[in-house]
Amino acid sequence: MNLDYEIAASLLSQFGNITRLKIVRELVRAGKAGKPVGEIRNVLDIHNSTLSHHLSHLRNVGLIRQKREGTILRCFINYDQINAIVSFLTEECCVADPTYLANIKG
Amino acid sequence: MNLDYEIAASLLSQFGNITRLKIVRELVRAGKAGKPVGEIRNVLDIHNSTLSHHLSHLRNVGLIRQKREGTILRCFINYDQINAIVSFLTEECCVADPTYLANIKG
DNA sequence: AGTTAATTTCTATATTTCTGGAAATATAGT
DNA sequence: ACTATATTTCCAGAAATATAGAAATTAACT
Repeated sequence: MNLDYEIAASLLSQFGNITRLKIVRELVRAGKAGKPVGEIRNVLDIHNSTLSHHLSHLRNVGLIRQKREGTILRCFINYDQINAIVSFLTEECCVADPTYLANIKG
Repeated sequence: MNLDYEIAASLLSQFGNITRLKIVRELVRAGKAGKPVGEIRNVLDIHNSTLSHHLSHLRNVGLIRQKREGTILRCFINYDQINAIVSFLTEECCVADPTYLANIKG
């Protein structure tokens, strides 16, 4: 499940904003229970429209999922995407060239 | 070596740009040998000023280091910062709340 | 149908980021 | 001192991003 560089950059750019990073943290900590938009807003203390804007970013790159429950909208982190990013960094982008490794070994 | 959220976001934002992501890749692959600015420019095929701008970003957050060798400037990746980011994602930001984990364990 | 709560969409503005041309700087060789 | 190479800094325009107020939507309840 290797990420394309374009896709990886767009995923990583989501983490590059302090507000979205905190949203991700909240949703990871919420785990399978997820967290309604309103609760995230209360924790982060930002405007509805601003939060909604960030959530749609995260949704667009598949980092979160949402499920309507009556009037509230519950958000969940998508662990697959989190894992994909970590894998990209540790296995794809930030790994030394094998030929370089071979050189220093022998 | 835990990163503050602000610092983590500024580090991660560097990875959120396709050009900088490729610069990082080049420098990781270059390993200890590093790579001169000019060679990076040839590989990525971008203007000097644009590259210089990105390099100063990366330098500012400590993701790269540079060493002058006569007229050329050699760039090196700073593995510590790479590791710090991966650790932040895997141990700090994207880890479920221990109490949640305790709950699902029983 | 009317009301309330939750959330999004629309619109506008402010801010930041990206890019590249031109000029400046640094280093080395002649 | 002059020239060539490498790189940065300065400047400015274009594009993208962030923020929030107001209006619109959705769903539940009365």
